[in-house]
Amino acid sequence: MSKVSTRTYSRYSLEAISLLGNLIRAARKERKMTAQEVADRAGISRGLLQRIEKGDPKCELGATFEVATIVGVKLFDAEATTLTKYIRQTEDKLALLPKSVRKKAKVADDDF
Amino acid sequence: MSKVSTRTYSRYSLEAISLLGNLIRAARKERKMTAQEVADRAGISRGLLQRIEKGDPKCELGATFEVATIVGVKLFDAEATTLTKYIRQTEDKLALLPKSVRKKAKVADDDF
DNA sequence: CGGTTATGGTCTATATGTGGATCATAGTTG
DNA sequence: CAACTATGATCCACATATAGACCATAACCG
Repeated sequence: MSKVSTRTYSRYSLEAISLLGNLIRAARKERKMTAQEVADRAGISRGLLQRIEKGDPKCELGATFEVATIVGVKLFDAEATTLTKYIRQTEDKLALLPKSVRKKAKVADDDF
Repeated sequence: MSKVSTRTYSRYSLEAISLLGNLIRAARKERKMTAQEVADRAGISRGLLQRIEKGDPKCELGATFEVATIVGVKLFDAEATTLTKYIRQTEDKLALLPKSVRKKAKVADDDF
């Protein structure tokens, strides 16, 4: 019955998303772009842009990053080229780690 | 009919998302957590976590940030409290900007 | 090597995010 | 003050992301 969709988010996540939304809105206005204009460029609806700027967690990741890019909010404080470099590094790092994580035993070892 | 859903993403956005996914996977393995474990904590399915780590743009923003938080990937290199401060600052900044963006005329003034 | 587990992929029903239209209001400019 | 426009919010139909089960294989460990 309904499932009520109780997906929870940590405080940090919600604040990070909220901050991202605020940054986007601020950047958009600094660049004097209307919501409609940004939405068009991003290929999304104005309504969705509103939710993104508002900090709604239930938005598409791609749409959000796309909007951020359009208004000039750099996610990792890095240029695209730098990003590529980071990706390489991370991939290398991954190569060093074991391919799959192995659990010792079910000792219910939650770290508190 | 169909609409074919041709939503496009910029190269930068895709790379940023991809990087985020890689960072998450690297962090998860460094912490020796299984995919199932992280998924459970985040309240999502293992399949979704796989897509997130893979860099699929069509994921929920909240789910992605939540996972990132769980494995310790900080988006803004800041604690929650600091984030709150940033949010305040951004809001103040927004207060200074005009409430709505006004377009002079349709002169097609794209900044090149 | 043999047993065990993590991971990656596929498939389907269902929950839900999204687009688009609409209305109301605030904000801006002349 | 009087247009005009950007924004905010709501509603609905539809496209689609997600959960969950399943299978196959890789990876780990004794």
